[in-house]
Amino acid sequence: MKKHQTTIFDIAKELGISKSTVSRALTGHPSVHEQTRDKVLKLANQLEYQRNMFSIGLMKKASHTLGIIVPEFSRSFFPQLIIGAQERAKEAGYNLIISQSDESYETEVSNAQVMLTHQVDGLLISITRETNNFEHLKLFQRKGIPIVFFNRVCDEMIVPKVIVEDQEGAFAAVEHLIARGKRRIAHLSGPESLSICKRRKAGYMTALAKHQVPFDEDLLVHYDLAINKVKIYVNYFLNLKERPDAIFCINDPTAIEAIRLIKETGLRIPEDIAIIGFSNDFVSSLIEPSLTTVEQPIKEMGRTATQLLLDQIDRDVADWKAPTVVLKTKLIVRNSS
Amino acid sequence: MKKHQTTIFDIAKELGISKSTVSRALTGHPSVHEQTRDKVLKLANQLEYQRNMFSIGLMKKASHTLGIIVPEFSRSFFPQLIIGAQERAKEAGYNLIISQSDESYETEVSNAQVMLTHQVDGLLISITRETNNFEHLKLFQRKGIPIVFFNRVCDEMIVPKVIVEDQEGAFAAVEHLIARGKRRIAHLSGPESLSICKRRKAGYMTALAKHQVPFDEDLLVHYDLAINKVKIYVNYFLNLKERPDAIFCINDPTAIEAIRLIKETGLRIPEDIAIIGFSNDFVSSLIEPSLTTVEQPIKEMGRTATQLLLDQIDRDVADWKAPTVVLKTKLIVRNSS
DNA sequence: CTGTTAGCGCATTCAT
DNA sequence: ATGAATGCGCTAACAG
Repeated sequence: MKKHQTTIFDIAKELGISKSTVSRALTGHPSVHEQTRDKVLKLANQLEYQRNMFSIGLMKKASHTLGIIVPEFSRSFFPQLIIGAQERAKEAGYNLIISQSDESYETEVSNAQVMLTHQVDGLLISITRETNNFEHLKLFQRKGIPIVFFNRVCDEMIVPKVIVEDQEGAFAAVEHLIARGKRRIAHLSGPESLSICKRRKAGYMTALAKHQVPFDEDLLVHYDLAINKVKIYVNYFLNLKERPDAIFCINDPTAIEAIRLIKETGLRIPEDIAIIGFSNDFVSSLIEPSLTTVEQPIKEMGRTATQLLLDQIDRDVADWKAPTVVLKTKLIVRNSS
Repeated sequence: MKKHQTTIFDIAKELGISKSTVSRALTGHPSVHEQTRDKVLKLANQLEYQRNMFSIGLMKKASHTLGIIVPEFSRSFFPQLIIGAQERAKEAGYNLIISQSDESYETEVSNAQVMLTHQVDGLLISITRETNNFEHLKLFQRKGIPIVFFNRVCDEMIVPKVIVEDQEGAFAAVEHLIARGKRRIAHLSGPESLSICKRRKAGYMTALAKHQVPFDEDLLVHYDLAINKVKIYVNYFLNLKERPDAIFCINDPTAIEAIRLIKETGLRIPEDIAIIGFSNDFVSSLIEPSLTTVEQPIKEMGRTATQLLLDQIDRDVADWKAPTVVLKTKLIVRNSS
């Protein structure tokens, strides 16, 4: 049973002064007699006084809380990113409400709703693989609540975004495969709707073109990022008349699953088929063979996105151009290529 | 710039009725004319009205928000657990504020502070490896805010707890090693202060005793769970005059690191040294050799802890015995043993 | 330096 | 079925 929480009135009554004075003492207002302040602070401490966010939020119309919505939580990518976001938020005196949409559009909409109800001062979001309608996010704009996209961004909304050099990273990965003598390089991509996939695909195409490796459309496949489906596409690749000698996967989880499946068939990695992922997930260095992948600064992405959000919150006029910050990627060569 | 948020007053004014009526219509109060209700609902929808949590919280003295504090976030264990907690919370109409203390006592205290300020209706917590003082949590009790511990619990506080059959799981693991013919079984444990470590150690001891395998105190080591320190203890084990032929590790991350280190030395796993972990982390099946481990129902733990918290919130009188729920564990035998 | 007053948005009594 | 009035805890504007 929740007990009575001490209020400034309790302190005021006890000390025989007005609650305004107590409030002033507590918030560090300069014009308060030092003795009074000390007495208040001491009693507040003793009574384990706790400011009530509701009343303050009601007054100030600010919650000092940011929301973050991520599509999933089970791989290390988003949790790590959240750590970065949380760090930066905390430094700035903001709290973070986290929710994950489980790759479901419905859940994402509902989570956004929750963020709104909780009066977040701003929203960080990476959309699900199935999000095509952005009404629930445009609502934030209409309400004047700033948004920042990261990782999986929405192209049609003009808000700050944080992405990485997807195209450059993909380019480096594919060029590396070519340098290893691979010529039939497949690309197992994600949903075409995600711009992140478009950019990585562009890097793939560019690398092929630069080195005069002909593009074979049989070797380009899109899938919905449901890990259990990787099997279908790996089988498809392996059963092609001309089997690919490398697969550039859209992300590390996909690549790891591909490695697992290919190992089962007895094919050698990387001799028969090389595999490259994207992200440098924690697991990538642990599996056998260790995974060649494109590293992205995950925590940094979280920090940067949060900073962009804070920038918007501080800025009263929203008449500035929405920046898109692009972070560096780096090819990490391991044993799978 | 945050725009004016529509309030019930805006709706009332627009419709030429009183805000009480609007409030009643919105909350589904029975005694309101159907036509009025429809008009209100329609306009509210049109104006994209959003209830203001602050004012409601201020009135009802309930935030309909739960807090969860976990010691870390980078391995899959806690994120998965949080998914379970979030599911159950959502079903019950509660939101979840998540924070991670980065295995730092200081941060944990500060996070608890934040939860208090945010007026959470209840707190779920798994303590850091260095938490020995529980004043910050007892404060919740004094304020009448329910707490539930999970995974890493505090023995000295009488509140509901969710743990798994640590002792039984550890027993099964060690018994399995003995069945495999291992006799010098080491145990790399965590901080002695964590009861979870005590229980797993108890299982280890019991299994040895049951099978008349003499206990050698050289083979029992406690460490602080900082992964980079695993190296020290693995080296210690390997350099003993009589090298152990198996290591039962306190958790999967530890075991995975141990495998990595032992592979570097050229020793064979499991022939020279068998390794067993605890948790069945996502990675465990992917590494080489795949890790034998004790599975625990992670999501279920999150759900159960949340349920116990909701139980307390609903219950007005707190005069019932704090239950400790113990979930089942299961040995998963793979190639490392 | 301090007290008084008003009001943030809403649910809820008490009237009507 | 509806309106008017009250108060949740706090800060800020206005008096002293």
